[in-house]
Amino acid sequence: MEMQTHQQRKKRKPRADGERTRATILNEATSLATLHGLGGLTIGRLAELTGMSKSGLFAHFGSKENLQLAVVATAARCAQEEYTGPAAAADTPLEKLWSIAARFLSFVERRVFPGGCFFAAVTVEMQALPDAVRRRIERHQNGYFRLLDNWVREAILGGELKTGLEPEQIAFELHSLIITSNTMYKIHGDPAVLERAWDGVRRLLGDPGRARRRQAE
Amino acid sequence: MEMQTHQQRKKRKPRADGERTRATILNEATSLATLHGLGGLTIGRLAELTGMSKSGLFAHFGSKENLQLAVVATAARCAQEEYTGPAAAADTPLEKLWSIAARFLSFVERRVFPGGCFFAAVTVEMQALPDAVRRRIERHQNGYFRLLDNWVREAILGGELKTGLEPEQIAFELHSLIITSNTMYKIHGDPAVLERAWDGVRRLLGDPGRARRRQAE
DNA sequence: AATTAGACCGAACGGTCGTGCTAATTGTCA
DNA sequence: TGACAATTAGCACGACCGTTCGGTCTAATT
Repeated sequence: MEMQTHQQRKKRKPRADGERTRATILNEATSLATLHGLGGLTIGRLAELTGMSKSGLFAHFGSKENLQLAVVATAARCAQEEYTGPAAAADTPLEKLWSIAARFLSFVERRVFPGGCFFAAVTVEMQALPDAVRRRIERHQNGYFRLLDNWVREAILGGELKTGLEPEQIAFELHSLIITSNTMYKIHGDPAVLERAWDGVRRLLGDPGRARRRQAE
Repeated sequence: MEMQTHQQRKKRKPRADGERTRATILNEATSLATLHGLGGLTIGRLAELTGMSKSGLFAHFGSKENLQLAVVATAARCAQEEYTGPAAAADTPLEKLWSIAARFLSFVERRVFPGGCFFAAVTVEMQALPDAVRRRIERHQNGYFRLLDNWVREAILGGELKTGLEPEQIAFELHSLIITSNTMYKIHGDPAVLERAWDGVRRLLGDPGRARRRQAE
């Protein structure tokens, strides 16, 4: 069977304007979900927010569950572009860890989403979501934690990180610092909590003493 | 003006069965809110869950906002009984810190609420809640953080805690460890994350080496 | 240039939301 | 024991939920 250039055979290419509005819908939807959760993300609100009719917006996804899945995919791609991807491009495992912490805190500080990290916002209501959506979120979270665990393990094996702690312990504490910073910055907006997380990360990864946040990739 | 036995003057004393059902409603409601959030806490679901009619249940509170406020108060009282209260009764500031960490982790492990810590569950959607409810939650959170800060400060001043870190930094990291443990235990139920938090707390407060979790008050 | 399918809207559906109004039941106290 | 209010249910409301349908417009394909 021959390969198609993209994906069709019976299906037409979607129109340019459609893809554009679909993208803006998903951006708006992801932002909204960081404030209200995926359950509180409602089609009516979303339609009003984007200036569309409910039915017109609905046609892009076919069901609320599909919309939620698309939103999760959007957030996952954003996470990839914002921190996991760039961090993975760093030279050494330890530098990857420094990078993901720095990138994530920057991501929070720049308020890419008004409610901060999307996955932190929906993790709390996961048990109440449709199975497919919950599994999709779990898959992303597992990938993220595996990433952290592996980088810490490699950093230790490579002699970059000297500590008596288990790799999972360091990964857990690194995550706890930056995710708590995200939550606290979201609710009382004080940039000091970002420095608190950064200080903690410095102590955790072994402070080189002079490391500044912004230059860690 | 003379003191009344409880609270009336114009208002009659509530009946015994009424107070009983009101209490069970609030317990059920608080549990539900830890899974669905305060926004996803719906009167219909709650009525079905308690076997009452919507209107009968509704009469206890008069409005959804009042119900939410009552739920927050219930959760706050529970937190007081479960960890902040007992911890405050410990002898020294450092023991208070050990105690609140131990009590909180136990509170999570025993699944007092199915969705773990109530305030962690609603913090994420705070921006979307009615003003009065949001302020009530903020008030509780501020009190909790002030408690932590003060105990750390006193422990340092008293020479119990020797470290170069600022008190707020230690409070922040202590909180981040136990609250992240709560979240992760909630979603993939592995008791190992409770040990991760405990290990972190041990390192943070200066491990006496032999401290077991359960005996820390 | 004609065809076709995607994009989008307005109206309407059954269902559930929060919330009143009324009436029956029942615990409590004079 | 009787009076009365707290308790609870029944019913109805307007609003919004996710969803369907019929229709118009327009970009892409031929």
